[in-house]
Amino acid sequence: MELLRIYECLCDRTRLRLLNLLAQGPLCVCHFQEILREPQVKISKHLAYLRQRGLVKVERRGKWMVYELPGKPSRELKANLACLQDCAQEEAVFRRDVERLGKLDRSCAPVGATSDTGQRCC
Amino acid sequence: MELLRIYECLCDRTRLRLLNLLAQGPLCVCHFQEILREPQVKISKHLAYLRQRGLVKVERRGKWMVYELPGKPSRELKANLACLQDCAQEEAVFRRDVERLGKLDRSCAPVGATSDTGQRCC
DNA sequence: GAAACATATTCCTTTAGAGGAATATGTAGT
DNA sequence: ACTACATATTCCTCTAAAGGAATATGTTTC
Repeated sequence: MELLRIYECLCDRTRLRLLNLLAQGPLCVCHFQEILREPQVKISKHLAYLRQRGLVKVERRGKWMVYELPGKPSRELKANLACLQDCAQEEAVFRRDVERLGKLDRSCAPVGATSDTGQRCC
Repeated sequence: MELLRIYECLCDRTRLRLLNLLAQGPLCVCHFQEILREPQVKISKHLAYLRQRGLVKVERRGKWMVYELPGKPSRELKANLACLQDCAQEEAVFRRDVERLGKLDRSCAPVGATSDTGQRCC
């Protein structure tokens, strides 16, 4: 993978937040929405951008699309993701996102349903 | 320094080449031109871009402007520059630039003058 | 001080991409 | 089949920034 392509993916705040979260493990779009508190179209488009450039993979699980980092990233990608994770610690936005991720119950229940009726999606 | 600002600087090929060269030491614009073989305005503008965002410093030396990396870069910048230097090794453009840098006699002589009449600028 | 040189800046055109509203697609449940 | 849900895609508008020609600025040399 070309180095420039990687940096192009990293030069937007929303994408940095998405990647920072994905470093913790696979996640579906509805959870990204919940954590970032950004409109669905915005999240969906940035994920598409990352997908087209090979920074993330998707897998459908029922109604949900679960995104994750590639299994065997190139040397460049691995290095940069590690660097990002290291640096992101220093900024509040990223720390808060990870905190919210921790509090999430990780089920994709319909709104209003009790949490044990929801199916796990990721 | 904000992480996003760093990545914004890294998402252009010309700027990556400039930074990769600066990792080897200070350099003046005329040498960048010689190595990158890109028009003066292009190089000058990208250096201005980097300067405005604090990724490089400038110092005038006679007619020449000598650019260099900041003396004490932030943690984020240091990490990313190290990462860049590591990754750049894998791509031909960057290796070639460094090669050309090595062959340079590092004097800023007027065209046509013998090399020992030229003054050192960086 | 005029000319040559090194570099920066201004002005322009063009393009990538960000953001959002509306709509389309695919899936599950009834 | 109809509905609700999760996500993607298609429009659109707007802005940052890339690239280059021409010009301006600052420096040295004669």
